[in-house]
Amino acid sequence: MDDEKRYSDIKRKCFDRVFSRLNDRQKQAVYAVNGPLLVLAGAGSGKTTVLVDRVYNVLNFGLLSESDRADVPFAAAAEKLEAALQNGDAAVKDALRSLAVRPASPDEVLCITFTNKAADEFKSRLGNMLGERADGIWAGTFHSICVRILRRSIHKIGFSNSFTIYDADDTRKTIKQVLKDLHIDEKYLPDKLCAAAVSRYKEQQILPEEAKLSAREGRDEQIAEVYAEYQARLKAASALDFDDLILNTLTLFEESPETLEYYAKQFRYIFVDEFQDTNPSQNALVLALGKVWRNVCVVGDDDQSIYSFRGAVVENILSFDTAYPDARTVKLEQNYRSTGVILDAANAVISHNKGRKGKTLWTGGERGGKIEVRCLYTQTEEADFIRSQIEELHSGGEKYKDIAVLYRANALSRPIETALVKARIPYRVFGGIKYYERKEIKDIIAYLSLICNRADDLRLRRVINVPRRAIGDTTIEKIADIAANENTSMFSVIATAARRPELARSCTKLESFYTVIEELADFSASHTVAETIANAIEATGYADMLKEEMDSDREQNLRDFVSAGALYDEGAEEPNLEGFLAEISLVSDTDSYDSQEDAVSLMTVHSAKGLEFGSVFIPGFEQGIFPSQMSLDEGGVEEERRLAYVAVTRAKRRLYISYTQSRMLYGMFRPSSVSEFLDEIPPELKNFAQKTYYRRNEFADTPSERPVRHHDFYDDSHRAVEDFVKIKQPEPKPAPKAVFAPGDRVEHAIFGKGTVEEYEQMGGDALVTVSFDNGQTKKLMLSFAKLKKIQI
DNA sequence: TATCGTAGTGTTTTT
DNA sequence: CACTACGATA
Repeated sequence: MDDEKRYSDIKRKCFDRVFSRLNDRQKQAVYAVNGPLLVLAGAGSGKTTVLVDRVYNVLNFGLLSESDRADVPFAAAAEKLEAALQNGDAAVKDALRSLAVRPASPDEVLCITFTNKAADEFKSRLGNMLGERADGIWAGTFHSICVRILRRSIHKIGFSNSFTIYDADDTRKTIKQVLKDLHIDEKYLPDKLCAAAVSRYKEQQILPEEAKLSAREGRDEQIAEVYAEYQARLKAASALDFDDLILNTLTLFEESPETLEYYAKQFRYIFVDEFQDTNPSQNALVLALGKVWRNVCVVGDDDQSIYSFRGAVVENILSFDTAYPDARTVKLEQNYRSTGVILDAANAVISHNKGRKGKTLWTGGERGGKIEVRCLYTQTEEADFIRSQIEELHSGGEKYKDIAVLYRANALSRPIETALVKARIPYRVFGGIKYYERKEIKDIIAYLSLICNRADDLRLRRVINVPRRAIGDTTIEKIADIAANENTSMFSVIATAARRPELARSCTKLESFYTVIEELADFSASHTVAETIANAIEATGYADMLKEEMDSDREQNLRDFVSAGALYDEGAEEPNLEGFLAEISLVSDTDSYDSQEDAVSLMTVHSAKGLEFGSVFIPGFEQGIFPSQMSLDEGGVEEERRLAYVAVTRAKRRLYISYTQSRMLYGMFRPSSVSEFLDEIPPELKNFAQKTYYRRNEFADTPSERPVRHHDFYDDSHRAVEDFVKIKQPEPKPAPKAVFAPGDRVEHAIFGKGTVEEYEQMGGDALVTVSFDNGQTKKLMLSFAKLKKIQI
């Protein structure tokens, strides 16, 4: 008995040594490896560190955290550890490892994060501690994990394993079609509302039949009908929308218990981050996967639940101990991010919410300066205020990349962009139009999806006549009718067009489309993803079409798309076209957030979740904006308050809140009033100045000085880029990561070695033309292509 | 069948 | 204001 006690004490010491960077609460969470655990982690409480360390613990020390599991006699084990303690950290780790009963192997660990970026970051932090072993763990979003499972097994419930993923736009279009075919007036039942309702059902794991049964009022019945028909069409096309990825995984588990068994056995340890933003279906998935081992650790903060509009429910957190009565709870309340003033403000605001689990952040750090509050006349002045403060911060030594402007809605970014462009401050906007949502990219994606899945009528419709093949609406509808009658896909109708008298007139055109697709498919079977994309752009005639239209921006976009494919080929374990398509359909805005790039970040508060910045600006702190009008009308102010809480707690040192007296909305000026949330911050924390002491920018708005958005592979229209460059001329942009001159020898990860032919500045980026030794000449965006200079 | 023009419509937030 | 969708015309 004494030996056991001695061993357990010394083991504790060893653990404390290994995890010395943690505070007591954090240690609790890291050590409690077995059984269900709920971590209530406040903003900035170091929960990612806890998560990483916990996984590290599981992979190295295994069940050792249970004192009665050691294989070795207690006395011997204790001695071993004691000796190790004398010999430094590495020795302690080795000793603990040698005593581990059965540490988890990487593929037994499942980590579900909110974004793919978070998953990557998580893996790389783990990689620093574990090396390559970290690559083996399952880390990703709910959606990407489900895709991984479904790609392997969805055939068991009647879908093709090469299913297509529909994005919000595809979904909307399909719903529209359904409404039309069911003769439901869009005025009576708007497609948007319908799509939202369907999504709501799926988030709650309600299938069409059940929706029909529960429908009370007439409109609900029709929605249920649309839902059923929509699902039928998805199935016919072997397509899944975002919600289906979760829902069909659940269905798969229900209909094929052995599949669930397989995964539930595999995942000995499950971690879910941002648990407050999960919906009931996702919760069900976690519980299902955790049923064998019950080592489920969820991390969340009820105060940061900001996605209920997407079906997320805080109840998942609150009912975690109902699902697991033996669950332990650890609260992390010590904040390592923000100053005392900022935390006090955040606590003050959130305390106005009812029904919280109750949690108060505190810090041992410094108090910090007061929150700067400003009231401006117009949004232009507000933008100017932000601009002037950023300049001041920057000359005071703050890096641009440590500054963020966080707004309630994307529309608020415009005036700020304009001001920053004028002042030549580098910035980056997240959100708005995504790269993969651009027309030309979506068109090529449509061709690629058809290669994998011919049954996808929606994508077929998109490109059957792009570029022009003289196949018009009448022909397309004729094909659709035949397909509907014969219960088959439009593509198979086209394949047999020659035998159909009603299609005789367009037969040759259809045949040529058919051949295009089949040849693309043949090509893809024996080539890389990048080559397949390049081939698709050429062989479909898309490249010629753009050349004819002299649309060089789109041409460049497509070239970058090829590069994206090349990057995927290089990075993926088993690169294939389906994998590539799945990956790009699940990317989020902040996935492209690059903390290296020295630029001010502009994004919505939602996108800023999980990020932190030295200085934060929150413009538009007005009734009707933040909180939003919608929330005021429908009693959703508490969620807005949580959103405000999230916004405030992004700031480490400095916080600026501003509002205007008159704001442009719908192209009209409307008087505005200050947000009710501002009053909830105690006056002694605020430094309020009504008058504007900075100098107004002398130049008024001129149409040519439109803001330019920087996207990963893309600069807006050609014209805008020129304007941007012109404005920037006198004082060149943030230093590019590398500068090349014609004649330089460079190396590219995929294309190999080559010589720089041309180097052209484009905004904050540059276009480099390289003639590679393998004979190819490529135009590459500097920020995207990882070019290395080689010495001669 | 394709293109151009206009009228109507709509703004939270997003995997 | 900005975007989309649809209809009229060539």
